[in-house]
This record gives sequence, C-alpha cells and structure tokens, in this order.
Amino acid sequence: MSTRRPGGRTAIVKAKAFEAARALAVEQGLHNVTMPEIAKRAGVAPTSLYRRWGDVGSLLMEMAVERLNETFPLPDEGTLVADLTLWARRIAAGLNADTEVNFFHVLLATTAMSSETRHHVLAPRLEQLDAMLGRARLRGESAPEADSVIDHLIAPLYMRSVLGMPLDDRYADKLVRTLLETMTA
Amino acid sequence: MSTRRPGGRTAIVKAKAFEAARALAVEQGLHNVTMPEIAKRAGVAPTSLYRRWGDVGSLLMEMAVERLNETFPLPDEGTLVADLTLWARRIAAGLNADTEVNFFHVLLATTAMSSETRHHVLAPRLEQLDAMLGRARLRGESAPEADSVIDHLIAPLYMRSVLGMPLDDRYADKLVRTLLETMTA
DNA sequence: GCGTTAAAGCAAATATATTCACTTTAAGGT
DNA sequence: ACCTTAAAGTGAATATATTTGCTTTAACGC
Repeated sequence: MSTRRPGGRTAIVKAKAFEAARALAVEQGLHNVTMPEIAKRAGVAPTSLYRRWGDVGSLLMEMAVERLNETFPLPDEGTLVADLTLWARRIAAGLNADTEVNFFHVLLATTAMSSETRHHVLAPRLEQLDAMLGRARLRGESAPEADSVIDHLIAPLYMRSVLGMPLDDRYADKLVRTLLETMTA
Repeated sequence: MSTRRPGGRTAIVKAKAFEAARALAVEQGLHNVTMPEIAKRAGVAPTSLYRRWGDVGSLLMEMAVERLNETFPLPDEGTLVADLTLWARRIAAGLNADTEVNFFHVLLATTAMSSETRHHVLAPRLEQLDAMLGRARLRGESAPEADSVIDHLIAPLYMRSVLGMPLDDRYADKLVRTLLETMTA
C-alpha cells in the first residue's frame, strides 16, 4: 500500500523551505527567488523541492496561502464593524510589514495559475468572508454583499500597497466607514 | 560625441521586441516569458535585448507602459460622468481582452522595481487623472479626489480581474455611480 | 523493535539563460 | 556620397536552473 508520511522530516523540510522562501522574497523581491537559493538557505536538497512542488511558483503559492490563513484569519468579534475594522487594520499592517509577503503579489507573480487553481485557492477565503457576513445578519445587523467588501475594502488596500501609497489604521477605518455608509444609502 | 540613434533599425527592433513580448505574455503568461524566446519570436538577437533592457522585467515594463498610454489614454468627453464611464469601460474591456497585457500584472510581475521606478512610471498617469478631475471642477462640476477614484474605481476593476470575477460595462457603470454618490453624501 | 517504502539526499547530465569579445550594419552628421 | 560610431549581430564561454538515476534515511504500520 502507499501510505503517506507527512510527519517528522517531511514536515521539517516544508517548514524550512517556506521560511527560506519567505525570507528571500522579502529580502530580494518575489521574482528573484529561485529553487536553488531556497534549498541552500533552507539547508535541504534542491531535488527535494523540485520533487515536491515542481517549480518556485507553486512553492511560493503554498507558502503564501498557509501564511495568509495563519496571519490573517477572518475575525469574529461580535459586531460587523469590529470584524471589518480588525480585518482591514490587520491587512494594512501586513502590507506595511517588511517581514511579510503580500499575498496578492504572490497570486500575480505565480501567474501561470489556471483559473481552477486560482478558484481552489480563493474559494475557502470567500466562504469565510460569507460566513462572517452571515453571522452579522443572524445578529440582526445589516451587512453588505461579499462582493462589495472585496470592491471597496480589500481592493483599495491592496491597490494602495501596489502603488506605494501609505496605509495606516486611520485609512483602514475610513474604508470600513465608507463601505457601511454606502450600503445603507 | 555620443549622438543617439533612435531611428530606423533601432525603432524596428523595439517594435518587434514589444510585439513579441506582448504576444508571448498573453499566450503563456507573464512569468513564462524569457529573453531568448522574445528574441526568437521577434527575429532579433538576444544580445540586443539584453544590451538595451538588461532583463525581461524591464523590457516588459516599458512595453506595458507604452501600451497603457496608447490603449487607455484618459478621456476628455466634456462631463465627468462621461469621462469616468468611458475610462472605466475601457479598462474593463482591456482586462477582459485576451490580446492585451494587464498593466498591473506587469507592475507586480516585474517587482524588483524600486519605489523610484514605480513612481517614475505612475506619476504621469496620476497627473493625467488630476488634470481630468481639474477640468471637471473648472466646468463647475463637483469631482472626487484622485485617491477616491483609485480606491473605488480603479482598484475594484483590477482586483476583480485578478480574482477572475466577471467584468462588464454594467459593472463599470455601477462603480462610477457609487463613486459619484459617495462623494456627494 | 523491525520491515517496508515514502520521501530526502547526492552526483552527474542536460537544458536554458546570460555574458563576453568580437564583427557587421546602417543612422546621423558633414 | 562619405565618415564616424551607435547599435545590431554572431558564436562561443560561462553561469544557472532543472532533470535523471541511483543511494540513503527515517516515518508509519505491524
């Protein structure tokens, strides 16, 4: 039988590879990260990385998804304003941090991505967002559509990061306010 | 003396290289485009490309900027709604077109870009936007800040393209409406 | 613990990108 | 037309990424 063996060494290689990839990405930019470099920094054999991930793009993508879920879990604070505010602030902080990879940069940098892959990666997040908005509605709050949140909260945050415009809590809060006002209007 | 010679052959090489780069980018994705491939398709020597642009990223970036300015000049239609609507619809159409490179994809894919380079590339566009909004104000119309246009018109369009969400004229129009309403509110 | 074998490591082969030293072509000034 | 030389081309050298075949290690089931 073919039994998987995700424990011990395998897990260690993955952790070391992801950490090396993250570090290299923030130090020298996503598109300068290569398999041999990751392998060297992680202290593992390049062959192991090629075998498991095929190419740098896939490795970076998996790393970024894992990090996204660990670092930016969708909040559940009891009110929608609180949830949105916390989430927006966290994203702003992450985009500012120079130890963090920008998830959307990775999404774009690893572009070969078929629409299936993209969907596979994004769908769970979208579900979490829907869940967050659903909870708000169950509490009797009025909540915007998920699409509106993407359009007027997430999109501006990432766009500003891409354009090199400053991002802070005040700005994040303003986006939340605009989003909720537009909805009631 | 060192006199430049941008005419004749030099211009032809540039045109052929840009066209080859565009075609390859839309066919196989930005990150699969290589110098040797561009050279082959363009029918020019790889050395010429390396000498002139240094690396693929710079070549793609220059190509994308040139295309952006040719394909999406900022409109001047006489009213702000008309300007914004036309612009938004053009961007939506460009993002849908499978013969067109997505400028922001390039901006991100060629990430090594220093903030100076980024500024250098984006500043002219920002000025054009400011000019467009300025014209509206001179006509006595009330116009949003350039930042708002970026946050609530440009950002959603590109974000939806990245996420693989559908983009059409109706959606573009809706964004324009929301933008102008939010402003007056 | 022990055996099986998934997954890592190693070394060498191959493919691909990039640079270098040099030659040829033709743009722009006279 | 003719010179000068910027810019393109050529072929070979080098560097770097990727693949391949084989060996070693150690995770998981008994």
